[in-house]
Amino acid sequence: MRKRATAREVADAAGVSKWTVIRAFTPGASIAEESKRKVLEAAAALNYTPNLLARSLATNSTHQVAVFVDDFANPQKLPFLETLTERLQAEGMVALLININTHFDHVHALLHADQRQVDAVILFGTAFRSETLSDLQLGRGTPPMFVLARDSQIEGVPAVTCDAELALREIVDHLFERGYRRPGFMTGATVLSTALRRRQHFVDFWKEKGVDDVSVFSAEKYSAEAGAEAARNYLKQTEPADRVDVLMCENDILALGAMDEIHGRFGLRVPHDIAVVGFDNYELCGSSAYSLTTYEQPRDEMVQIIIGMITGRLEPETVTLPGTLIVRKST
Amino acid sequence: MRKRATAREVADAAGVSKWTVIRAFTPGASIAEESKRKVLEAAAALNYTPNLLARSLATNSTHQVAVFVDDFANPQKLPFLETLTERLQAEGMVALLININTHFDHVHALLHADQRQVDAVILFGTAFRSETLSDLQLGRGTPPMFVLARDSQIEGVPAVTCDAELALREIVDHLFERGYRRPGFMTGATVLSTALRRRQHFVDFWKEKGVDDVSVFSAEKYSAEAGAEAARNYLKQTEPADRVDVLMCENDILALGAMDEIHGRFGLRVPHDIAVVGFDNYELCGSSAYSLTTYEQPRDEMVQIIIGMITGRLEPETVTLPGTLIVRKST
DNA sequence: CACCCGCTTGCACCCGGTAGCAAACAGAAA
DNA sequence: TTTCTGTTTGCTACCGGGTGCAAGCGGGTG
Repeated sequence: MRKRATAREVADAAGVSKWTVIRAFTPGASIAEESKRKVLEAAAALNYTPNLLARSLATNSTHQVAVFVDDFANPQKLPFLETLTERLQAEGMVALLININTHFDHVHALLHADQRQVDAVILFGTAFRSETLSDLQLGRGTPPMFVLARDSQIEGVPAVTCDAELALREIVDHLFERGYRRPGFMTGATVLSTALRRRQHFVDFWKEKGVDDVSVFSAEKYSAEAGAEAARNYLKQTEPADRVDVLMCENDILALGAMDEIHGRFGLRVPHDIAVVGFDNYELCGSSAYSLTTYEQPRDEMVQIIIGMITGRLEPETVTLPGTLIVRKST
Repeated sequence: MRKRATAREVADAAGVSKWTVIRAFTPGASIAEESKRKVLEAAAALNYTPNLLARSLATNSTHQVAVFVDDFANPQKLPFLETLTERLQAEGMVALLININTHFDHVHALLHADQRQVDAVILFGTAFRSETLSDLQLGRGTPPMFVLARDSQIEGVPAVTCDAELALREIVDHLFERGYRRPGFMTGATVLSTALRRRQHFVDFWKEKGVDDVSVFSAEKYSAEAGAEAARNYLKQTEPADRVDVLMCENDILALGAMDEIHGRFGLRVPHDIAVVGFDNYELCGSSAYSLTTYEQPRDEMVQIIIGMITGRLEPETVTLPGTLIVRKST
């Protein structure tokens, strides 16, 4: 197994010093046309490319960005990851996909990312407590952190999110206009629900409309199955007369699970008996099987902005962007 | 912004040499209990952890594995990525998620991964031509490559897949037993369809049963929308009497799109008018809205094995594993 | 022809670790 | 006390490049 060629070897082959080789691979470096040509020829012959590891060590910049994800049940993560990796790669960076779970928590992950000298950390939809941060004295020297698609709970850590207040206002306005008056809200894991703020805005806006009673209940986690289970429990425990006439779910995947239970198992009609609203506009929401009313986040723009902040083109600051209400047959 | 502490600084603080510091962080190294304690104390005070970048440069092993993905439309990628990242992290490695697309093709990606000195490359569901490989003279010195969830088209590059032959045999047996006699098959992008071998086996096994005529048509890409479109075109162009009585789709996401068209738009009954079969057992297949018959790949085992081969515990060789037929109401 | 200036090139040193050798040290055996 | 052996420690060399300085080189100018 032949090893990679080094600048030193190319230098010998081209009859120059290794520094000249390095200059040939450094855009804007001071080097004569003639030597550059010689070097590039020798490099091509030896199949040489600079070792990014060594470069990173010397320049103190790896062009690697750690992306923390703790919820793989939401299929909406995938198009986000697609956009994110594509835009990062367009900037000459790559994503380190880090799975946050019980065996590998935020603290481990942050330590690890730090040891790998990543240029930035993106908390993609994951919540992280500032207390934990200060406990570790990681405040300084830590790679810059950014929160994507969730509110930041940490002072000084900017977040790029969809404007939850605006989104929920549009949704509640729409539901009110459609005549619904007995709203319900299904959250995912309780701990995180505050981070999304969606529930609070939902409740508040209904109150503005004079509707004080919003049924709130929670699914075990963010998955279709959990959404179905939560809906089942609710329907079992609640008399038909007492039931909500519209159920908003914290995200699409919960909503799809809930719809499935409402319509498929309980035989209720959506939206006649119970209307359903989701959040994210996952691809299958548009299918005729579901036709779920939902709210689309401005994915491309969010990613664009967070990458702008990472590369330094944009000032790091919390940004909230307006999304789009997608009205379908479920309301 | 304080920089990370180095071994040198810890050494000064502890009153030893930097090599002693390093030994304190090297399991099994020869170091006195007393000095180890002193070093660890000083390290804790300075918040020191070894720089993995520098270590990688010296040891020639980064503990990073590049994962190539070129199809983010299939939600089934997500649980695979979850398992993959979790298992990699349990082994002290991390995944570099690399998006293969028209702007960043396999050649770029491989070059990039090579420059980053990754320990291995996993082609996760992506096809790569061996000609391209040899064109680049990357044969030697390239990081070891493995194909996950697709057949390997490259000599010497092992693949870990679900046994397509067995899977299709079980599926065709099941369909035959249920009485279907006019099968159809929907592929995704034509170029790749051979890589999955599913279509060929499907056709072959029907031939064994005496059914020579299998309608084959293709979706533009692997997405629900493309599946719906392909189904729509087929249904438009085919007289009801000539239509297939069962449609197998190359994967679930195509099947869900197709079902949606068949049932939702055309008002045909599944499975009475046309039965549908998918492949992967994506979470929503089990929903009562779809209840799609499909085939589940042994995800955990596949990931376990590919990681075994990467870490060297297992001999690198192509492995095909049996999956599980999941019969639901769509057949 | 001397001088000055700008482009090129080589060099020492640095990034933060690792590997392997050799010296220093300690305790046990002679 | 000396010798031997095993542990502990420091050192040189190295992984593959990057940085800033200074010397080399060439041509234009006075």
